[in-house]
Amino acid sequence: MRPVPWNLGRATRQRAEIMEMLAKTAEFIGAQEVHNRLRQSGSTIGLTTVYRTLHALAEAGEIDTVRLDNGEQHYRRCSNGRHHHLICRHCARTVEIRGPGIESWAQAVAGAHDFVEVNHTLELFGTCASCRDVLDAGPDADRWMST
Amino acid sequence: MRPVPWNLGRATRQRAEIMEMLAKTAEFIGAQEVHNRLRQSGSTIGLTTVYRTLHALAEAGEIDTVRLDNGEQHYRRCSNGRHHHLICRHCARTVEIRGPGIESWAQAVAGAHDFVEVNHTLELFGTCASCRDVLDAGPDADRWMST
DNA sequence: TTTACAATGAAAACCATTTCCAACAAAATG
DNA sequence: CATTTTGTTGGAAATGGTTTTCATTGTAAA
Repeated sequence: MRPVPWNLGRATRQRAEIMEMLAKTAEFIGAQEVHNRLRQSGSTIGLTTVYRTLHALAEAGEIDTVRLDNGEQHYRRCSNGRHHHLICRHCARTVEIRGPGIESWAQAVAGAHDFVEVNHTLELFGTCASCRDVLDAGPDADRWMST
Repeated sequence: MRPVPWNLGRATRQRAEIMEMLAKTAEFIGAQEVHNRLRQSGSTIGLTTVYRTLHALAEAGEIDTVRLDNGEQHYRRCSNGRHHHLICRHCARTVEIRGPGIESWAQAVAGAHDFVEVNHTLELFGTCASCRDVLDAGPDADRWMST
């Protein structure tokens, strides 16, 4: 079996499947949906394993995460380097963007208030062009996702 | 009864209690804790009402909200004007900070990708000075809150 | 191999939040 | 003031994403 490309323990079929799924998915995706898609592809992977693996990958910094308004955690493989996301709140279409120099600003602000181990979250949410078209088409057309 | 200072329907005892609680609480606080504190003060308010009211206040822009890593939604009365927060991930101590000109940048980035109705979230998380001291004191001392 | 122990997964537990709905009370009306 | 209207309340039950439990399985080292 091909070794898993991240040092997170043993190489298993399930982890390879999840990596492959992430590799071919451009948008943010939730654990439940990863599980569904793998099952439909014939996998017998368990939901628990999907949750565990995605959580571990995120913790290791291998994938990005965003928390949607409804509380769901979504994941996405990310390119290297600092970046943020512009996410369509309807279809979850995602554009990876480079932020302005937030890092140094965050460090400075935190330091000024005696905070250490600083993280920051910066995400943009909006309505993408195609979703706007659908929405304009008529009311009651927005049944995709909670806002 | 003193009228509720926000146009969100009828003025009730419960809403006044919640407003008062928020008025004297400087830190971010969750719905459950608002409920607990009010009950300990002798109130008979229901948990459902607390959830409903906080949600409505947030929707109306009367209070700020942050989503913690564990999924809990916390609330805090906010000053007017654009600002962000520096939040201790252990004790939830909060410093209100003014961000750099994120708004215009967000608008520009979103526009460039044909997104409309743009929101953004920008929050800093860290460990405050006093929590760092406690943590340094010894392991197993960090039982406050999930990270 | 054999062994040690990490990983898996079905089911159950968790837990913040929401929904249901009958009782209640604020505001409007007569 | 009495009455009606209708938004509000709150206990219980439901929801739903995520985590825990634990017996079983599979990986990789010895």
